[in-house]
Amino acid sequence: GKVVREADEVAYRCINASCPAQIKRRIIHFASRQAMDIEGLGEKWVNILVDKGLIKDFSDIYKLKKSDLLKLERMGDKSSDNLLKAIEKSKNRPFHRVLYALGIRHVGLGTAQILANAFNNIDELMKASKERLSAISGIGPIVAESIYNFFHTKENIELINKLKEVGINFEREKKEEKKILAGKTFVVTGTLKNFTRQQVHELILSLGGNVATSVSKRTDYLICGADPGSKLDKAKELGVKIISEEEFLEMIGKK
DNA sequence: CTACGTCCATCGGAACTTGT
DNA sequence: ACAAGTTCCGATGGACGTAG
Repeated sequence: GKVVREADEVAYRCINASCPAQIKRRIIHFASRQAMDIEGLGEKWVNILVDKGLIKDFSDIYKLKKSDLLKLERMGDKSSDNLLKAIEKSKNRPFHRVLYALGIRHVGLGTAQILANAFNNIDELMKASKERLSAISGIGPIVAESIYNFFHTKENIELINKLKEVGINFEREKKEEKKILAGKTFVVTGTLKNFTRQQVHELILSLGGNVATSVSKRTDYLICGADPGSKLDKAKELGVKIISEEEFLEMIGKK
């Protein structure tokens, strides 16, 4: 069916949580690159798998069998193997990506990162009060309420339990690397040679830096790859320091 | 008010299935 | 083995709403 835009939600959002269109949307988001990054599980396959009744919630993804997949049109030996491998790999994604994947309203990748830094595991997060949540820098009352409501809804609690059973990672990784980029804000544009965007973002975050998606006067560095877009122009205009991928690697001592 | 991030929309190019 | 037809990947830019 037609996808309803966010801006129209007040008038048109379907209130039935088990409406198939909503299930599909949630699963597509869950599997998407920035979230659990299950390669091969995009919009088309989600539609098919949900229509065939093979998937009803996130946890069903991890129960798919090769024999089920092979029955589907356009799903051959290679594709089904790739898909199952990709599903397996997604089980130990970093905590913040799992949080983002859950599809909590107002929790995008950035907010998920903040939450993952503030709590050691999902149980702590689930127990947090609205006040505790909104006290965290970067989280205001509206987002706090949304997070609180999500973790106090019966269906969501059951879903998280099922995800724990199939072996999804719900713990913060303990590694405390040297925060050599602390306080610095980066924006990445263009195509990089050695990394995907996602990898660079995670690298910066793990070194204590911040990642933004749009250039402003608070941006410290623009890492510029091949074929940059308008962000490069804006960085020049604002006098933001522009560095290449090589210069960035040198900066963090990886080269 | 200003800065910035967002369960987006959309596009070319890469990868895979299927019929010849 | 090859070409045609589909779907997915990786990225860009824009409109809107939230945080501070």
